[in-house]
Amino acid sequence: MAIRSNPMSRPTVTRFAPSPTGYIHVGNLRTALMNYLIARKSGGQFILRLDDTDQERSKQEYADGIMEDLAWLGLHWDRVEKQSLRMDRYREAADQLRAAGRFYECFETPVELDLKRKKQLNMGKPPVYDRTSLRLTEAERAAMRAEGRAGYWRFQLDQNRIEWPDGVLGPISIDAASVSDPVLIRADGQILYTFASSVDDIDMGVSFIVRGSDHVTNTATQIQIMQAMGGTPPNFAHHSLLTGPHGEELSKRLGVLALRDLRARGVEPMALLSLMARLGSSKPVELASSMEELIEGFDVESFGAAPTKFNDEDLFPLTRAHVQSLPLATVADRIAALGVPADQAELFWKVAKANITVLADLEGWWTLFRDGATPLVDAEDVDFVAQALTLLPPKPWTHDTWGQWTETVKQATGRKGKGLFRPLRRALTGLDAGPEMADVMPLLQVLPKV
RNA sequence: GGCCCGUUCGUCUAUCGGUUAGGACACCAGGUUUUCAACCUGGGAAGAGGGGUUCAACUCCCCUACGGGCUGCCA
Repeated sequence: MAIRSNPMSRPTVTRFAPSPTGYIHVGNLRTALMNYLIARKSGGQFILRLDDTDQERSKQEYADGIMEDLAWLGLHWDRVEKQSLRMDRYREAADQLRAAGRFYECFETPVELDLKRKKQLNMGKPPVYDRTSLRLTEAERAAMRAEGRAGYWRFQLDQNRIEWPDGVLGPISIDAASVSDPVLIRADGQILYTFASSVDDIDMGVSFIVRGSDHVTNTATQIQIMQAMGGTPPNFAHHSLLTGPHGEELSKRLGVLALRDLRARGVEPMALLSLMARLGSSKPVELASSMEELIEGFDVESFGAAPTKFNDEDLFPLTRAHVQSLPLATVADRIAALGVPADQAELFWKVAKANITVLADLEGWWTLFRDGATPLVDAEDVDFVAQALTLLPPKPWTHDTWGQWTETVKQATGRKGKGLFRPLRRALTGLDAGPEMADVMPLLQVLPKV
């Protein structure tokens, strides 16, 4: 099995298959983005598949939320599939596996299975299902059913080594004997993920699956399921899982790492995409200017297998860089909404963009210009600042006002350089660092409240 | 307990037996800007530990430690 991920090969069909049981977070996003980029790079298809076989936990609200988040990021799918609409197909596939003798009915209750596992562990044995039910005779099965026991169905694994060339992990080989025969249909009839996913990937022509390394063992069993159905397993790549900045489990922080929360914090899509498309790979993380650039520069095989530390703080330098690159037209509405006069919008954007991280920071700058700053004046500068303000010419202030004024103040006080500029900057803006003062002057609507 | 994967500067990583162990981000220091930011230049900074194999090991093998994942009638 060769990896068909390069642009010279045939179009690749990928899929992102979230369960609508929650919103997308950075971990999911990595999976979604990789699949998206691979499909686009090969001129193939990107399928959004809602794995909603769990009727209890799946909610439309989450399905909508997932689509909203993907759309926000510009990860457009070519088609949507819902597993809940394909139940007939799964039953059909189940019949096929039964006919092929790869499916067997089991009758242990969850409690019994749990007990069995504990026993095995106590005896130092791996907790692998012992296939007791496989050895049941037809009469015994009938007796179980007569007892009122509801059967559930397992897939009988071929107990040889399952191998595949993983796009990230390299050659993988797992002994099927070390894995329990997977349960594919529950006693209540619910089709389980492992099965539905295998059927779909074959039916939908998925040719490359990228997902988290938490699925490695699933892949082994799903390869056999797909083969048992007469399908050809796709290529696989299992990316490492994200951890927190200190290597701790990310799940503890997922509360603040949902896409919608990051959006609320002002993170820009391109910043998020740029980080996720490169973090953990050997390629440098750099702000991309377009999706095309991300597609062009993407390579799954450049990702390492080691767990990847993710720090959400890293999103903000990228967001700042992206925001600063935006043309006025893109933010004009937002600026107008703040109440910035149209004739000052251009200058305001020029001044503000170099001094913000997220667009929401714009408001603070306009408030400062409109209402005046709370000045910062050191004790030894009080007289100096007071004197300087008396020398400030009356409005209107222009770009040249700053130069003329500071020159006048310099003449009058003898101060120069840092000693001259810093106190005035602090008095007028209340800040140590900030925009070019010559540009600030025309924007200042009032003097500071000295 | 079993299975799979991993461990190189603070972070993401390059190196596919011979390198002054390279880059990116971050950091620090100079320079430049009459102020801030930006920018330019420079700098500090790494092979988990122990055994092998070899003329030579970050690289190959084994062991240990540590990290992650799986081991569900979840996905």
